[in-house]
Amino acid sequence: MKVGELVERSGVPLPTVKFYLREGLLPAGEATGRNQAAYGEEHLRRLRVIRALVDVGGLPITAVREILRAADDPDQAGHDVRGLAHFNLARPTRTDRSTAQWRSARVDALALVRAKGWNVHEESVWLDQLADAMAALRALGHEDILGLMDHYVASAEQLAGPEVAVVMAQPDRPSMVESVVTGTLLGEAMFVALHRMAQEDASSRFDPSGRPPADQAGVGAGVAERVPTAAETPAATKHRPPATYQARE
Amino acid sequence: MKVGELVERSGVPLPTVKFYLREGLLPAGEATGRNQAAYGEEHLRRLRVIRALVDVGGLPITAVREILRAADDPDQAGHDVRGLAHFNLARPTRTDRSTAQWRSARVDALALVRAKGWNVHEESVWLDQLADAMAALRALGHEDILGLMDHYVASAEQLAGPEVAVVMAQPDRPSMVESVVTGTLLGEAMFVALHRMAQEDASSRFDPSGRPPADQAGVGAGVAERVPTAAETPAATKHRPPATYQARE
DNA sequence: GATAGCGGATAGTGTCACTATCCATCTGAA
DNA sequence: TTCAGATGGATAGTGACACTATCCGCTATC
Repeated sequence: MKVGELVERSGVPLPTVKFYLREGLLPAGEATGRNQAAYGEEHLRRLRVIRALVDVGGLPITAVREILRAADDPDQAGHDVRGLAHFNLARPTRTDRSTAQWRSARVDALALVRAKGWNVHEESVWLDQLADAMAALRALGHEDILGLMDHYVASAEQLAGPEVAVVMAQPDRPSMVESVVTGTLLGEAMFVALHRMAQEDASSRFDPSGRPPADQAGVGAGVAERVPTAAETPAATKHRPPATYQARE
Repeated sequence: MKVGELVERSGVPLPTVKFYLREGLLPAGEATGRNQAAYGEEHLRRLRVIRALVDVGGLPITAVREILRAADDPDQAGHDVRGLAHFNLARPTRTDRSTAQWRSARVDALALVRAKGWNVHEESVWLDQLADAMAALRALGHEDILGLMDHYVASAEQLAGPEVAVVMAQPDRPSMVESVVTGTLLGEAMFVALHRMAQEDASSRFDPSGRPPADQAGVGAGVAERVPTAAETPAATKHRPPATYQARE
């Protein structure tokens, strides 16, 4: 396959393919002459992986390079597959982590996962990112959302098991690395989309007469006592505007 | 409060504060002279909201401006609070949505939420983003992850109820808008961090000899087998309290 | 043997979120 | 009263990022 076909089948423009080759994201094709090279199906696949990670997952090019490097090296001893791939999924820090509030949140984050008994390294970047969010919520006085922490933990735990099972079912190490990354990133992308739609749905079902239904009131305390679902709410009005909340006074 | 104090208390550098003022993210202070203005606590809070949305949530400035505009306008008739705020949380499209594969994924995404009976607009950007992820997974042959869809749906549904309850408990409309955004964005940031730690934990518990331990298998098979959908599961089992998942060992 | 495609190299583009200066004016402590 | 330092307003510059555009000399192919 020559580059033109690669371009056509992948939908990635030629200058971009060249860019990926330059940046080492895409391995060079097999040289068949001074000016010609042949690409295989693996190049096409690699190109799709890159686009998925960049376009859907929002990863920076440098992170993609690191991840693909790891995936390419089948016997890179002494590293946890997941840790290696995962590390590169972290977003660069933009928050100020030197404040007392942040450190306090970080301590709480660690205590939280320790209480859950999770096997997580004390220095994990995810603990930092969890602390980022917790500190921000506290600074804004949104402890009410922190009160939902158990829900988030439960959901995260619920998803992780099956996901890891899928990854572990991969036949070889490169496939596992790719599976970790695509699974984590694209799985989360799906989750985020679903989550926001679920919110819109739950929002639209909220009783517009002014007060939340009794079962809703209890939600904050227990775990989501009950949100009536579409199946139970026949002919739910589509996208009802929350008239109740439009008028402030 | 003068700008110097605002800078000191918020930790945001002066040029950045000026930038936010220029961009209309931060309302001007009350003029007390030709060259002086006074800022209040609400400016400090606004600054914190901006930093949370930009730094932790990763939103572009333009989206923040739109959101804050909506939050500022207490009687903006005819708009769904959530829809309005939500819309601006969407990431700009980078994927090619003109392919047959994408359209097919988009159809499936719509069918999925329709089957759930969710009240979601047919044109929702979240359906598009869901289709992005689904199409990418399919193109990569990762149908195995799509097989976990029910888990993602269940988790999304589980979280949405309590979250909406928190939002609806806000006293006024601006607070609700802010709560929607910070709750969605920062809540998801927490979830992502927890999710990845949960994966590392589940990964570390995976029996290296090849098969998952018994309790892990239960998670992988039992839950994976079937996530009871909201519609078919009686209230009792739905939204099972997190207690179930806390004691792992 | 023309012409389209190829690889390799270099330079340019557009966006984004700041960041840096300059200037004239004003404040507040000495 | 004086004057260093802060302030508001305006304009321009920066650095990261992910491409995108050209140019060149060579080559495959019709």
